[in-house]
Amino acid sequence: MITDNQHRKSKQREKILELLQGTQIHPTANWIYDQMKQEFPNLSLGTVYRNLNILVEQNKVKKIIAGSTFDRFEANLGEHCHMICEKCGVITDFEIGIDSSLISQVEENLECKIRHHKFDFFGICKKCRNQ
Amino acid sequence: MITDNQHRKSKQREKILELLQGTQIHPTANWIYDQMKQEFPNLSLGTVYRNLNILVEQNKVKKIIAGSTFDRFEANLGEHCHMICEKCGVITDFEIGIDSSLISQVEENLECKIRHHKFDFFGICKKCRNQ
DNA sequence: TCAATAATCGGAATGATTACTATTTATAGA
DNA sequence: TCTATAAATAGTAATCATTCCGATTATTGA
Repeated sequence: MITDNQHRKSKQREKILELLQGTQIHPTANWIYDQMKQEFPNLSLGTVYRNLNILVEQNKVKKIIAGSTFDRFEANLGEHCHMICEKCGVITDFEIGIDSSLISQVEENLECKIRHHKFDFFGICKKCRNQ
Repeated sequence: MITDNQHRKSKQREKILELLQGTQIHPTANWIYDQMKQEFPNLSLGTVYRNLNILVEQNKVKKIIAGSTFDRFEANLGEHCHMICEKCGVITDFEIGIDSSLISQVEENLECKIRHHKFDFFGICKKCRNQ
């Protein structure tokens, strides 16, 4: 049984997706690697990266680029924004009412086709404020 | 005469700022390096990076992180969004009416302090569409 | 079960950025 | 203007996330 027409089943990839679906912390490749080491003692970091890219390609996971030197990933596929704490680095999801006419407004102005968008907020999170 | 309390004047840094202020292409460090090579034959790429970081620190330049493996920079300090073409990589600036109540809405919901935000749109630019 | 070939591991390569050090240059004060 | 101080530079080495590669292992359709 093949999961899709492109890729065979892989225990490692399944575990990566499962880990991403079970956390809110928007992990790095290295965090995933550390979590998996016990179950897959011979795991290679390259395997984590390759499978993350496959999952992104399959639209099961999204890559977050948030000003760090490294990428982070999430399995939350719903429309949402990120608030990135500039002190502790924590990323918090939240939903926001984006006016859908905004997209067509941009498309008309620039005569382009918008496929997706990203709204990020940077600041100091609740926890860091209270310190 | 010192330009600010932190840094002495440097011909290289002045030229970097001048280049950024004179272009719309949101250059990379390497592009700046190439442009400067004739005027500064012994220029070091490290000098470009160090000065770009100083200019960002001085709020004269902004760093753009737009999904590439490398950073890009701009001297357009006004509030604006970016439309990044997923085919050719061109970044186009445009102004958009961001409801200012949006920020306070986020701050209230998450009990955080927002310092800045970034709204990016990804798609296919006018030029690439017509090909 | 078996052949085909995708996925893995381990390590080497890549590429953007930063760090280090000797030398050069800008600046403040005499 | 001259000089001492320390910042800025050039050149190169180091760093670090990510990708690539070749040999081995695992998954799949027949």
